[in-house]
Amino acid sequence: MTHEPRYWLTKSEPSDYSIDDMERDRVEIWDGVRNYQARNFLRAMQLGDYSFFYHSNVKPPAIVGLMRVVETEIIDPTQFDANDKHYDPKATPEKPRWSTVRFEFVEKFTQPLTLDRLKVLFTPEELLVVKRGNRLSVMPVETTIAAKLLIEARG
DNA sequence: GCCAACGTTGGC
DNA sequence: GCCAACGTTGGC
Repeated sequence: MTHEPRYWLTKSEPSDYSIDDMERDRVEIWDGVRNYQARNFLRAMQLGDYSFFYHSNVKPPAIVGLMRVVETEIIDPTQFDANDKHYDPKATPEKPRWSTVRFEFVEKFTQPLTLDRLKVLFTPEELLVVKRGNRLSVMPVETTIAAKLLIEARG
């Protein structure tokens, strides 16, 4: 019945949604993902799993905090909203395409792990986010790698 | 601002 | 089903 929590990494542009927004909101649905591979990872998430919060498209890009999954298999409501940036006209309530999870804030790291630092610590095989040209916004992180990240980030 | 990487779309 | 064109992501 219990399972070892798995670890993930989710990207967000801080101008859209930052770790400080997450800390303020405490709990938030991770909506707007419109990539099938990323969606499939969101569907694989289980209660109690953790996700590293990564700031993308900013200087410097970095892992800045940690979240925990508190609700799984949520139908992303933005797919039905014609006024939303992530509206998907091919999705219907009968046949939704996009699902996601709800996260709760766990911590903001005292020492953000910049992409430069991550490249020193890990190979692209160990940590996908350091791979050049990687555009995936949700990805798995191996447990052993996650443990190292947490030690680094907590200083 | 540039552009590499790569996912998606649409003509055929 | 192929693949060129196009759009987006995101580091640099």
